[in-house]
Amino acid sequence: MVKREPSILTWLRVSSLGERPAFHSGGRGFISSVASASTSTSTSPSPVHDDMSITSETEERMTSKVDMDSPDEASGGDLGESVPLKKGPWTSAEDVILVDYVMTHGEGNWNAVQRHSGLARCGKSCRLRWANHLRPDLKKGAFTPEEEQRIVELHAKMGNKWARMAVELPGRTDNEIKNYWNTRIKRRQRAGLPIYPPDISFLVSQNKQNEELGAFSSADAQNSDVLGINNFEIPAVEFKKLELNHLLYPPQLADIPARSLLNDPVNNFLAQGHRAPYSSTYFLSTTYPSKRMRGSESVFSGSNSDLLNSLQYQNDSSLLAQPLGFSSYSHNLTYDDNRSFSSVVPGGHAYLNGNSSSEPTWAMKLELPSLQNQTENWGSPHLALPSLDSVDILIQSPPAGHSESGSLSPSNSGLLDAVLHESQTMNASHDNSHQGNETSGVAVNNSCPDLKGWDGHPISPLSQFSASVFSEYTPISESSLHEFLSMTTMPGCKIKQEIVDLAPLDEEDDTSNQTIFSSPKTQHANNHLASKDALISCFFDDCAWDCKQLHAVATSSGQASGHNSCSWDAMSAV
DNA sequence: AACTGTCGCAACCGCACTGGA
DNA sequence: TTCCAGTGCGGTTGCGACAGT
Repeated sequence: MVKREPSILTWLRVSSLGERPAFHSGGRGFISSVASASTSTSTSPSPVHDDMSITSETEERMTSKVDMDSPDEASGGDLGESVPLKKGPWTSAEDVILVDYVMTHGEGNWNAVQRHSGLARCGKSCRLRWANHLRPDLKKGAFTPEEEQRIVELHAKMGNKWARMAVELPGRTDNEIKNYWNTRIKRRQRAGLPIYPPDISFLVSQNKQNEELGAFSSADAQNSDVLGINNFEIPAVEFKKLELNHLLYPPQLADIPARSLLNDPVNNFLAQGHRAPYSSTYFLSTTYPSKRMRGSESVFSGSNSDLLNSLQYQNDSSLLAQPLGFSSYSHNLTYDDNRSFSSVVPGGHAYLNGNSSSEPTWAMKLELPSLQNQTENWGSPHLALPSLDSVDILIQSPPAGHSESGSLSPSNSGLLDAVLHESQTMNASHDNSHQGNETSGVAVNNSCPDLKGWDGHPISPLSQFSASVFSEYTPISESSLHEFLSMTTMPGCKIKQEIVDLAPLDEEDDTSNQTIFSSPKTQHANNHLASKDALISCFFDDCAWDCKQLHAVATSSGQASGHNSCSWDAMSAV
């Protein structure tokens, strides 16, 4: 037995008996005491402290139940010992040994614990036990509301990066956060609630898209890294991969990398009140999501995180404004390599079936963006729009065709292709006269009497407008909304709206009366606005509802059109 | 009171990364 | 350059607690 530090052992002994025994799965008595050791020196025994016999007895029982693995079987086990390594719940005695070891030798070299202390635990287990339960700086107990909010924020930004999230939450462990999150989303899903608050839903959605486009190219990632946060220089290499004529048209379904919002220089730039850069800088923001992002690798730089943190939950939807380059590319990208574009189609098969569990898995399992989850209350407008059924197809089958030809057939896959096709159609129209007979989406009446707001409130005029605007110019899709967002300006940032279309813009007149959509219909749309700022403000106030409305519109249109017959439920399931 | 299903947490597992030999 | 031990991370599992019937 290693030398013991009497004070620690005394404290451990007392603490471990104060509540539930440490060996109890889920018990926190010992752990809580350990965690509070740094702040409390009280060693006064609790009324149940004389219950040591029970503890020991139970520990024996537990010990007898746990597996005893051979060192060879134990991951990270100390192969030099013949003592079978124990698995299962830790006992107080083991905790004491481990704490004592760490106090003596410090953290690290966990595989040496067994050698030095005789503890029949593998190094990994020791490390885990220490990190998750025995560390003195741990904060135990239920998460505070502030912490819960922080977790939501962090998850919106990071995805399942529990360790990184834990760094942001002092005293909390990654395992704790992970468990909390899994529990939380299960609860919310059961309750039919969105995983994220409405004001963060778009952020999540954007983040998802960014992550997905992040798989674009490792070269992009390298470029992005080189660029740094606020660097707007555009390496020529970025463009040699692109077909010029594909840069001018709206993004397609969910093909906008959220990283462009959350991790890109453009957004930082915007956040700093600068004018939006070239649309093409959009590409520069994408970083390749490594299989594992560790340590300093962060989707968000500190400044970005701070920015987001300061904006989230403040209903400051201006954050959601995309860089103007948002609309700057389409699926018709070409690559120097033969990488299938399907890999970057958000919601695509490749992504959805990917095993990159380390990445934010927005589309899978329990991490549905609320945007896709908030379907149950959506209205049922009687609007005819292109069906979203095709989305299902896209999700469930590798859109290999996209990667090959880049040509789009309006008949092959439904909405996304319809959007793409529309884009191409618009392209042709622009080439001809810049006039707007390009819209393939069915025009939508502004009034949607059946629709209710997020909380059942009647829709605002601008909500109707915003939805109708989408409907007028593109089939409704998530990307449409993003596109719309991209075409708004961040209040106070004096961002010139860079219109997808070729309508001339006065560079100086960038803060008012801007054309939101460049087609002639835009003028009609703008007639609904007293001012652009009003639009933005009201739009973002209602953005959450708009998602629902768009969803409803799309759903309705799918039924009306009879073209393609997948459902948004399928989308939600993604 | 007994049984059953669900929940939540601790621990484990497998994989990937890192750094030194 | 390769190998390997150590370490870290995220997903999964096991199991006790608890609520409902």
